[in-house]
Amino acid sequence: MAETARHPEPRYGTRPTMKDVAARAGVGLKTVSRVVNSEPGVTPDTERRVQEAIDALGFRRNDSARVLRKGRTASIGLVLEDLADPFYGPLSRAVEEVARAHGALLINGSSAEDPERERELVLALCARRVDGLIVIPAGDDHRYLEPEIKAGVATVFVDRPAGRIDADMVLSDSFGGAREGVAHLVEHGHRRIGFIGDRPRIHTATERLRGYHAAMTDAGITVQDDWVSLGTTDPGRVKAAAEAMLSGPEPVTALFAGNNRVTVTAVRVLAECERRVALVGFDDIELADLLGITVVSQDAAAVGRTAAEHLFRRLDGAGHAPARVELPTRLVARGSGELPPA
Amino acid sequence: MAETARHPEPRYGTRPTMKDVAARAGVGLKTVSRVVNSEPGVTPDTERRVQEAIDALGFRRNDSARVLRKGRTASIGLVLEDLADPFYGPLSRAVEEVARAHGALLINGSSAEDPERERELVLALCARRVDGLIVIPAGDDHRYLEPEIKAGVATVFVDRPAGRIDADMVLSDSFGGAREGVAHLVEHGHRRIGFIGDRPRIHTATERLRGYHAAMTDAGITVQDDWVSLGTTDPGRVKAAAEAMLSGPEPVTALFAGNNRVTVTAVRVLAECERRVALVGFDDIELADLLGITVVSQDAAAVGRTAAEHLFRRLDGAGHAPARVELPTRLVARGSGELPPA
DNA sequence: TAGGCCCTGGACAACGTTGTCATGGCGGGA
DNA sequence: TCCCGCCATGACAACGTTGTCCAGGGCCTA
Repeated sequence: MAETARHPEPRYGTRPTMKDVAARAGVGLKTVSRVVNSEPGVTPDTERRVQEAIDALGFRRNDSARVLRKGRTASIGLVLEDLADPFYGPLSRAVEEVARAHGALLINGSSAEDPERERELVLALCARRVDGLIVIPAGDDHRYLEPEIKAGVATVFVDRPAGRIDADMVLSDSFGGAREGVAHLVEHGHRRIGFIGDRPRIHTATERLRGYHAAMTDAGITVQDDWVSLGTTDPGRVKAAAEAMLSGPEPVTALFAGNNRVTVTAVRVLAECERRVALVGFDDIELADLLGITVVSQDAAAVGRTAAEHLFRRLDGAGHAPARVELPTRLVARGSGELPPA
Repeated sequence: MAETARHPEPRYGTRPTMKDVAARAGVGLKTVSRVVNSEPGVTPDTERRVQEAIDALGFRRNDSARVLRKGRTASIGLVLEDLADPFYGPLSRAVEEVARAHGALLINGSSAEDPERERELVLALCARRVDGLIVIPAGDDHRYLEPEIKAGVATVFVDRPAGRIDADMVLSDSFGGAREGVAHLVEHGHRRIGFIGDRPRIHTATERLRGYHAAMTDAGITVQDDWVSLGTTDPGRVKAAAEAMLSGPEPVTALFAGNNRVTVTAVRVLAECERRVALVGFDDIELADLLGITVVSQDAAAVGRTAAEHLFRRLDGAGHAPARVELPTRLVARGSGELPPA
């Protein structure tokens, strides 16, 4: 700090400003601003002189200052669970594409499923004054966002509903999808069907479990406690859960996997199992067609696109009441879900 | 402002500033700044009053103004090809993780392999005054970045070298990896080996092709023109190319796939082929272990991490000469690459 | 008790841009 | 020829924050 004061000459890292351009071009500051922003009221000759000065100095407008003056940043924030998860890549890309169409940049961050980290990220984005936020909630209490939303930050929650706050949401039909997937197994003759899902704190996890229960009830099957496993999706736990369900005197004959990570591990476990066990997974997976894995597919890109379009509609205009959109899922039969009970 | 005085609650779309907080807490503006930034020199009592005002008003510091004053944005930009590509997800996440450790946010954008779009994105990021840039080049001329780098924007190029400019780079050993992969096929008795890669404009594509040629030459094999196909990686073209190589009087007995997208399509084509054709792919793929696909694997997360660490080292300090880092690849044998010639 | 020091707090300028408004020159219509 | 009005241009304030510097009060010391 004192260092900086004593050495006022860190030329390296200093960028030319409009003032510098103006001086070099021999015009006023505002004229440079006009040229940079393609505003009318500049003669071609003046414009040329200014443009030359810009090129010569390598001037680039400082958007921070611009934002300060104009109030909008032309950027939106996306907070998701993990960018490395193959479900979120396409979702993020879809959001980016919509943002681009609206001239906005995308800042994104991974919450790692940690509510505190989600909060930190979201607030950091608000401090940057993003115009809008798309959040895949990790926590279940988003009241901390109330002042932000009131202040005009458009916010859309995705994949899971917001906690204790009224806001736009774009969800997939987790309940219906799981119900359909489990019913599919029932149709193929299964009655002892296992469910392996994510932690119950996660909304989609409980919705899918609810769908499982509904389908079982529809079929008149009483679910046994040891057919259901909820918890982290790390391979170790999922493997243990699957193996437990597949052993014992009355093993399950089919598995329903609650998300893509669970499905992957389940496939690995089943590959080493001599019995032929049926499997339906929630979320599609690359190469699942080649492996013949039947899935309940949700279109990640469509979810992202829908959310982003919602966001910009809200940014552009009317302050209609918060809406809740639910996108359908699609059962894709590829073999693993059509195996008969062993 | 007089308005604000009459309505203690902030109006929709207007955010409270430090001035508002100061007024409400009955202190000076700078005192609020001190509290917000945890600077010393504020009595506990004053701090409490300020904090109360902050909470009551829902104040959030405006980082745009802060940036304007301080010069650093604590954000870095990542320009890659396509966030939806499973190779870039983990890379991006790794970059984010390093950025987070340095208190920086990540802005990323997809160039869609379009040089002009890459340029637009990069310059937009520079206008936002990101502290640093990580770029996976789409174009082959990056002289447009010269003024930016001179002005102090730390820049690291990843996966492919920068064009006509001297800068830091983090690459994978495409040449060596491809050479090793093709040699692996040779070792298993193949002589007629096909190569399907990306457009020659892309550096990694030509490097991998070079590795292929080197391995063939090492083995004393003369490559026939129709064994090599370079072009877009869309499934249609790759499928056609693979089918062409697999038909005719002297079909290839093995394929080397130039990247993950090509590998995926190749696997699909080979699955419908009655002959058993060997396959080695560049880049690992989820579930490749279950499908028994032999690959030359590059660690996307390691690439991202290395690049980001490089970036922050440069940001933090010494202006050493631009470095070029090359990360090794690893051959993972899983079956498809060990098939004998049919 | 006086002098000096430290500690808290605030006034003010500056960061780089844009919006507002004033100015001066020039052309056209009367 | 004169005046009006339009157009190009620039001076200036403001956006919200932080750095600098100064003021005033309390306390310690001589």
